Amino acid sequence: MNDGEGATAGAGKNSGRAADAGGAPPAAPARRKDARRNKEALLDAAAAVFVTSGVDAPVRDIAARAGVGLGTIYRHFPTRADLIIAVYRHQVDACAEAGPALLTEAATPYAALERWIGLFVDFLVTKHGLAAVLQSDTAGFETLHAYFLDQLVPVCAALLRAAADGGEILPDLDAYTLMRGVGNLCVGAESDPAYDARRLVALLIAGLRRT
Amino acid sequence: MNDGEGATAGAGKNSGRAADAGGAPPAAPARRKDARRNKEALLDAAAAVFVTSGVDAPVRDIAARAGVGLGTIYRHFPTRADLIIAVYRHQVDACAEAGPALLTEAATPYAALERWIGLFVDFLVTKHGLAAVLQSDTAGFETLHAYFLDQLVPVCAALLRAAADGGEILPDLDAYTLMRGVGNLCVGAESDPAYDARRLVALLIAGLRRT
DNA sequence: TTGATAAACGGAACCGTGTTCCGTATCGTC
DNA sequence: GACGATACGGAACACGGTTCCGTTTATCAA
Repeated sequence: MNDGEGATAGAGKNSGRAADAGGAPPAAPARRKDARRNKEALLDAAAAVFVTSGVDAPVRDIAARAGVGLGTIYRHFPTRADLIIAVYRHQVDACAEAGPALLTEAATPYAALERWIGLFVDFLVTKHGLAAVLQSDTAGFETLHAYFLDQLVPVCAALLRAAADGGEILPDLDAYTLMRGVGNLCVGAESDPAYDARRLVALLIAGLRRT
Repeated sequence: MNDGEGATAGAGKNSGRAADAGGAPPAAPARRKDARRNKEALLDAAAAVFVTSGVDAPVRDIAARAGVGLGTIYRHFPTRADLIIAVYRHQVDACAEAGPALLTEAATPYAALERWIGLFVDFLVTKHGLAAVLQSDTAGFETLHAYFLDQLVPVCAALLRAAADGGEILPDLDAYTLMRGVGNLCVGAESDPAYDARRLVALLIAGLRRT
């Protein structure tokens, strides 16, 4: 995943920095080996701890599992949201990429929407507490919120538009509201067997259908 | 601990609400005047603070606003959930009572269900953070969760059953799941103007409709 | 190889919150 | 007025997030 920090993953490790050809303005940081190793260890530890204790496990637990100090975790991931994003980034990206694919595969845009929402729900309900923390307006989680939204809302919007253009659904629901709603419906789904979030999401999508 | 007045702890199962008005229980604790005054002050203060800072405002803020110490607030309301319940009890009860009334007033059971859900949503979205805390599985909030559920799920179940018996809706959604879902959809509704929880709830209910 | 230097590290310390505990103040009664 | 029960206030503790800084270590130039 992103070892190159931030936007530009470029310039890798090997040293050809003499000429800086191609000019990446934010000069590659050339990070130390131990820093990279620790970041990797933290990602692994966080993923493991998230599974067992949920995404809001104590920071100290993650640091301990990774065998690093607290300073180190905060240096690599200034907020917990950054850590969560880093852990789940590829899954979110995969979900985003599945949207256009489904649109060409599925029988109709509505079917594509249904299946795509299904993917999103599957992702959320298997991550202890992720849905809850996604909606939390606690300071520091705007980043997480924003990342999910940036990645997924455009995809959802495209699916909605396609289905609306085909006359399959009501045209006036914005993707943002839908994504938040689906996310909200998933809160607590993993910890309460009596609560059937998938069913509700299905009903919600069914409610979209043009009658 | 709890006298006949604003009974707090426990999800008191005896639902007969009109009964406790006249029939004083034999063993009236005979609480001190200052205790009653402080409890009242705390309820007022809590209601005020909840409006401005949300239902998860710091306990100290509420105590300060009421002009009492921390010990006092914990003596009267062992958990925050007890305090929240005490503050909103009347509104929750009113909502519960509205169910049967709507069933007789409204044109059809489905219309009654729609309007009753509307009442519930109105209640939730006007209480900063209440929906969120309702779903929170943080220790100590089971009481709150349980109180809402005990009061509202039976009412909701009756409405669902009536609508299903009339053939208006699909018959196989349990009231618990629906209540949780609606509650979930309301999370964050009051703090994000771009998120239209009412719309989603309406879609959800629409999705219930037998096609 | 070695020394200098910046990068990175670890964890103690700090802060805000919930919760408990206990010495003190107050109420209600005799 | 005295006395016991009741209630009070807030210091102290627990816990988790976050910051800060003295120490360690990787890297590079000499």
